[in-house]
Amino acid sequence: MVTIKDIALKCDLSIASVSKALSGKASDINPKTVEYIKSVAKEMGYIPNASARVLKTNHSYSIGVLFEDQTQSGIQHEYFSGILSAIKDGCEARGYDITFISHHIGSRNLTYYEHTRFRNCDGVIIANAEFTNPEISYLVESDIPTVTIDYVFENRSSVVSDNSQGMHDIIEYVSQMGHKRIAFIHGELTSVTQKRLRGFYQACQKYKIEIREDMIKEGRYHVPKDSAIATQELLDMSNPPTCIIYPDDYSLLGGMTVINKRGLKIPDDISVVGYDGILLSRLMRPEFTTYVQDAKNIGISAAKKVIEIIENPKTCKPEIITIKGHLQKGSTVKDLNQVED
Amino acid sequence: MVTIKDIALKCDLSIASVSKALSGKASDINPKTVEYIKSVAKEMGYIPNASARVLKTNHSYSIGVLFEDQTQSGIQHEYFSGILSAIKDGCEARGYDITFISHHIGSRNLTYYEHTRFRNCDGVIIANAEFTNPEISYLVESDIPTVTIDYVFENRSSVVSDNSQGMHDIIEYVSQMGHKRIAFIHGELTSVTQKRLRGFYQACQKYKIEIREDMIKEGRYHVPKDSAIATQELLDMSNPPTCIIYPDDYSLLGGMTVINKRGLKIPDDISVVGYDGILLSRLMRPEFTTYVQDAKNIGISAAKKVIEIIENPKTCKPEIITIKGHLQKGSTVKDLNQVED
DNA sequence: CTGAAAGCGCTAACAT
DNA sequence: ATGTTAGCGCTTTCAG
Repeated sequence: MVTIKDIALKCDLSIASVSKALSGKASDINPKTVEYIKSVAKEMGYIPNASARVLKTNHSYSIGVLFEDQTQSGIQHEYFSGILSAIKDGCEARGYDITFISHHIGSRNLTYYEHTRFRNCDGVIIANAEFTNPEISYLVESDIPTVTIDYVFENRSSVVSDNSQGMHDIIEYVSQMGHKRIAFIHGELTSVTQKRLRGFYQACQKYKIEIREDMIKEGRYHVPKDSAIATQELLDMSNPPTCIIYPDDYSLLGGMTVINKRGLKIPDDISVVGYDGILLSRLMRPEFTTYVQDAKNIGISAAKKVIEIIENPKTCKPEIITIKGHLQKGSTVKDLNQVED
Repeated sequence: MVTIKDIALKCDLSIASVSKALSGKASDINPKTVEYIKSVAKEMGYIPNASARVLKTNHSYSIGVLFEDQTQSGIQHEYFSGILSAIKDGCEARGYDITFISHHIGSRNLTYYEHTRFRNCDGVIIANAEFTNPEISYLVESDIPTVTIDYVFENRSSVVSDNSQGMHDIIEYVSQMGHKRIAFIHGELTSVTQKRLRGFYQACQKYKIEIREDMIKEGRYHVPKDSAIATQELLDMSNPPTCIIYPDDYSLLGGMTVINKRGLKIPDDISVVGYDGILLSRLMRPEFTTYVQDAKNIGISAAKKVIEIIENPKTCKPEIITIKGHLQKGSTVKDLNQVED
């Protein structure tokens, strides 16, 4: 391995000069010397050693990413893989690498905080985790810059998708289409779900839609089977809903199977709405009516924010960044207003 | 930050003893002393510093992962996110962290090799990259342990999905179902595609299926539009195929749209086959006939292999590990044998 | 069984 | 404009 020392030797200069020339802090050095050093370094195939640099500077240019594959919503979920991909791009563009943070390293058990420290990460993006785990709050409340995604901690920065607004827009649209009996299958009771429920209730109130508790059901996110069952129950009601809102596009697919099996047509016999706006939702016919979350923007924003905190720890204040999505109207909601004939 | 030195001070022992006690190499030290040191370390909240350790030992317990989001086949693709997720699990289980390797870090341009060296990665898994890029071959041919996925380099280890076998199994099945006019829309000409084409041709020969070059078309992987167009062309033929094989399940979806728009029914009017076996393929009705790639096993195997090379550089020989998938019969291929009525 | 000391590769005062 | 020097935190001979 070629080191700074080897270059100094070859150039007949001190390691200090070489270090300065190579690490940008060359204001001190004769520009010609700098050029010379750089050329020799290149010729010798010099590659700096991040570990040595970190040890000295306490700055690793490395961001930890917490992404625990829990239940069905891991990296495999398009929403999350979109976020991850954007985090990667956002960090790399600013000169930071990313490392996954887990709570064990082999057989040894490290907490998230310990792992982050161990690897000297400058900051952490908590993308997908069990936020109620005390380990997470410990990490977030530590002195390590953190940004959480889709979950807010007191006095800390986070990037969140506009879940409440999303539900609002869905209800608004469905209501405009003339629907009155709207069912809502929501995911397990996470904070995201709570926001969606709030959006749902508020919008129903606003648009004068009667809330029927027997039309509000729970099914785990990304478990199409759950939504299929809920759909059956809804269809079995004496006065079934005219529109069903699903926790996500995959779940909608689960409901769809049941609907089709009963010989019902979407949207003629029943309207359906998804959430997420994954690729699939645009490929299906009829195209899904769904709320498209802007995963890319969420990831980019999280990367940007955490680096902002790292680089301006004093001036950077905690902030909740809400990323807007948009309604994809698609064709799975029937317009009941026209059924006057 | 608590260091080994602080602990030594508190214990009134040397840093050497503390280091030994804490890093397992404690065979030297009095067991009671070891216990004592450990308890003090814990009490003080000691966290080792990976950078310092790496600097000294040249062993980072960190695996670089090359995952460039090219075209439509990035992390977002379920096949790749499945692999990534498994790599993560496989590495973490063995005590290694993973870091993404890119070719730039901020504005500075680093080659993959330089980046890997810079971060002191013990090895690299090349999961998704432009394999013809000389930077990749340089990395692979360097002294850094590497494992490539779905691409083979001379005298190096790799993990590959059984693409040739996959096509074989598809053709075998389709042929058994009585199909003679089989169209194949393949992806862009990568090495994976070449293997599939080989499997296709060989199986056709074996099962006495006439190969009609006008029924072999190209469409980019994961670009449903491409497959939609190819499907149109195929359906427009005077004597169209009875079965169309698509490059992947998403592309199949693209073809499906066209088929449905023409009022044709799957599988009654035309049979279709996908590839990958993503979640979606099991949720659709009719369920897709497709070849399921074992992404999980591929990722796990890659992790295992690269760590094997790292830990036994002498004894570990290059190896091509082929991971078997399996045919998901589904219901999108019609049995023509029964159409005797 | 324990400790002293050297040094991994680099940066950053502080000289010169 | 260049060099000297002191470490960052840790592991690892080698001595005691």
